[in-house]
Amino acid sequence: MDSSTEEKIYDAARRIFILKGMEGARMQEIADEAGMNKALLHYYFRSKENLFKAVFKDIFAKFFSRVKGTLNSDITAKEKLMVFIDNYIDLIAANPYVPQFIINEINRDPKVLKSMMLESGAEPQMILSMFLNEIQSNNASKIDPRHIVVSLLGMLIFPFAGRPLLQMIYFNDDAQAYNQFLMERKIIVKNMILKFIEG
Amino acid sequence: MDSSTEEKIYDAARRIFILKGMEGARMQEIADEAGMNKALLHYYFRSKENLFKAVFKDIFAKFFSRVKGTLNSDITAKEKLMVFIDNYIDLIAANPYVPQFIINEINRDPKVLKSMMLESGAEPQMILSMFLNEIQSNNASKIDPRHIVVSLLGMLIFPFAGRPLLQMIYFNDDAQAYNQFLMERKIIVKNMILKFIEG
DNA sequence: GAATAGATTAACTAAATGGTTAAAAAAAAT
DNA sequence: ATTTTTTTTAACCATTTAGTTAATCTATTC
Repeated sequence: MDSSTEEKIYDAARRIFILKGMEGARMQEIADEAGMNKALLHYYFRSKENLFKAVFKDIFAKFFSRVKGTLNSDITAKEKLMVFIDNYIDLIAANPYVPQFIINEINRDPKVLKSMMLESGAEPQMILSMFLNEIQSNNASKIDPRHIVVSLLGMLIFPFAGRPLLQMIYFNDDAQAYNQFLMERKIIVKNMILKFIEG
Repeated sequence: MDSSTEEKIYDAARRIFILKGMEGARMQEIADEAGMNKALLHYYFRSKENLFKAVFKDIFAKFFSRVKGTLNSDITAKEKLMVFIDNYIDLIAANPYVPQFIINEINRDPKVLKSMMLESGAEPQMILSMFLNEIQSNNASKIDPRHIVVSLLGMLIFPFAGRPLLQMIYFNDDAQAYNQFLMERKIIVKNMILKFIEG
């Protein structure tokens, strides 16, 4: 790999921070992961806090604005929601530690979240609930879309965050079987949400 | 409070560990919280690891075997499930940081989980899925009960774990409104699960 | 090709942290 | 009352950790 030193540091920090969190990560470990002297991390990023913020901002933005991508197509709102569920499970499967990492760091220091919301403009978060509102528009018994969003995200994220627990209890610690289970969830979650929205 | 020194340490450790996790917690902080000298923690519990295990074991057992309580009554399986949902939301509301704490610690060191499962006997975890199996028994299109368990737990836990995020985005940081939202979820989650089980 | 600026390293510092110890204080036993 | 045991404390120790520094190495400029 011929990426620049700064990129190497950034990538190494990303891996370590996601795995161990801001407090659990060690600057020396990041330096080792990047294959260089620890002083270089400070040379390029000045402090651990700085390095962490740079990494966290990107990770958060990527995971949070994922909805946008599915928006720009000619399918119906309901179909868009189905595509979103498929894509989001794939996204988490490719980054299984990220959602828990985000939740932990926001709980640890909610101030970071505030500044990020302001920077990115406060709208993108509302997209999903607007979606659901549109789908429900012809329905008589409208449910607060926030309940649906929270239920949906819970159903998507929990099987990844609780994996060690669930895999041991319900799958006899068979990782292969659990992976299959995770992919099955695409259909399950879509069914559940549809049934609930359409009454 | 006239509880013994050992109890004071235990209670203080419980509070701090839940809030900061095993690695984030400081022995000095626990000593301060308990109002005594740090050396006493070692006098009574020998090491941080020991103290943590004592605390974690109890917390885990309490949260995990909560199902048993709702079992011993004369209502139908479906009704029992509804009672479970109500009780579990109340339990988490009274201990909002606990589920995330458990998930984090199990991810950090899955070995602890294994030893605990063996100690407590491996059955209690299966109860909930047996429940669901019974409810579905008269239904044509049976769904793997594990999918329902995971969906249910995700819907119950996520609104608490993701609170800072969700409250800010969807509730304009109004804690009061979010508390109401959490209690509304009792009805919402029950409805969702019922609709899904009954087809 | 010497001078200059930027990149990299090894060695160091100061603060924090889990754990220890020896002595003092309190309680129990004689 | 005095000894003995248990509980509690202040001071200390060894290790870890984020961050610094001065020196070296490397590339660029003149």
